[in-house]
Amino acid sequence: MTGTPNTELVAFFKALADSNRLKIVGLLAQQPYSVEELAALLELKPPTVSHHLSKLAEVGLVSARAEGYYSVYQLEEAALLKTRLLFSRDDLTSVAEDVDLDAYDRKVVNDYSRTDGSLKTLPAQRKKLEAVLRYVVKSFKPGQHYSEKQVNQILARFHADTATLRRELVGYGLMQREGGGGDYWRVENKR
Amino acid sequence: MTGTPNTELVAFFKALADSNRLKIVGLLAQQPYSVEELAALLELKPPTVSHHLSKLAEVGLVSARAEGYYSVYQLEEAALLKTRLLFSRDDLTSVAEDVDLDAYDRKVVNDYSRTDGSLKTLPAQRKKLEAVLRYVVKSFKPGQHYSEKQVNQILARFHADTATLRRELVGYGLMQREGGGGDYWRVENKR
DNA sequence: AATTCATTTCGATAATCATCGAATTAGATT
DNA sequence: AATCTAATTCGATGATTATCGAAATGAATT
Repeated sequence: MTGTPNTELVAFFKALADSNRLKIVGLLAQQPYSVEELAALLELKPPTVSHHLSKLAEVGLVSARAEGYYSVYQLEEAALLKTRLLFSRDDLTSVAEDVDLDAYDRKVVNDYSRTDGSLKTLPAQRKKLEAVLRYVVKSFKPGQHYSEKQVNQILARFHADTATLRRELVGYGLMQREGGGGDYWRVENKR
Repeated sequence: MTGTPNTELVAFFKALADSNRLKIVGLLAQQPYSVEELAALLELKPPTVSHHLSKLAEVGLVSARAEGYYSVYQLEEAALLKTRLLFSRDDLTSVAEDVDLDAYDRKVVNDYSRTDGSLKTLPAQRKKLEAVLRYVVKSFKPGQHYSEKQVNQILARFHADTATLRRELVGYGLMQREGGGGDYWRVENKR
């Protein structure tokens, strides 16, 4: 349910998603500058530069030190090094941690369900049929074995065509069957 | 004068500077998804997701392939690898290539100059004095040697206090002097 | 050919944000 | 203490953009 919110990462990219802020970073990569100097170099007014610098400082990309009348800003190497580590496939996965992966299935099932929980029809679209099957299979306990009769009894709650449902569940690898007679069980780690 | 415009880089960061687009990238890092699926997972409408995907596709982060009724989007590894190379100090410097580094000096000189080109006063602020001195020193030809008399003659165009100007030019390393009598010359590669 | 389904485009709206002038704050110099 | 300078905060404005409903497009199945 709750994962790492990506707000920090969004703020980081937002900070760099502006031409003038990128130029500031580029200039500070060469040497420190005061607000006044940056304003002149970028042809902006000091309040605008101050605003940009505060956004960059919020994400740790720059820092200020007082020097005479001026506050001189400098680039923070550390924040830059972090960005190098950002873009592996594993790290990206964590960006979507707080996404509810069952939302699609629920939406599809909801679209095809009557108020009593039974299915109006079986979806023709492959992806939607999969979603419905992932939902239906949750009615079987993992580890438990069922006879064909028991399987049909449970499936009948969803749709009269229990034969098709049963076949598709096996076809999509959500359930397995042993022997001609019966003995079905739910396959785990399938979503 | 003309450098690499940073528009492409800005577009790249803009593409990632949105929470929902980051989630899309995170989801596609796990497996490809259709627009409809992403819409359900993110609790957005398909037009919105389509809009986000087109922004990600513009910068090459995702690509689509047709599959039945759906167009299935997938993450582009190549674009991710490029980002790893982005953040060295040298590369950042190039981001500010098209910034006019003399703009600050010009502004300061302009603030302190009369219409005839002479200086109203010499700036008390160190940084501004430096800017004025960098401007003044341009009146001396690199490689040429000047007597103290010649130096004063040129400096008099800017301010009556030629002694101070001369001393500061040497003090800030913009000019050098050899021997007690005279022989001044402009130091190069100073800005 | 007709139909179905997902996606995209279009137009509108609300929210976010870059920019700047005016006023305020914070620091340093006298 | 008084003054000067640069930076910041505040409020307003114009531009950009995320979002969505409605309509159009396009691809695939019947």
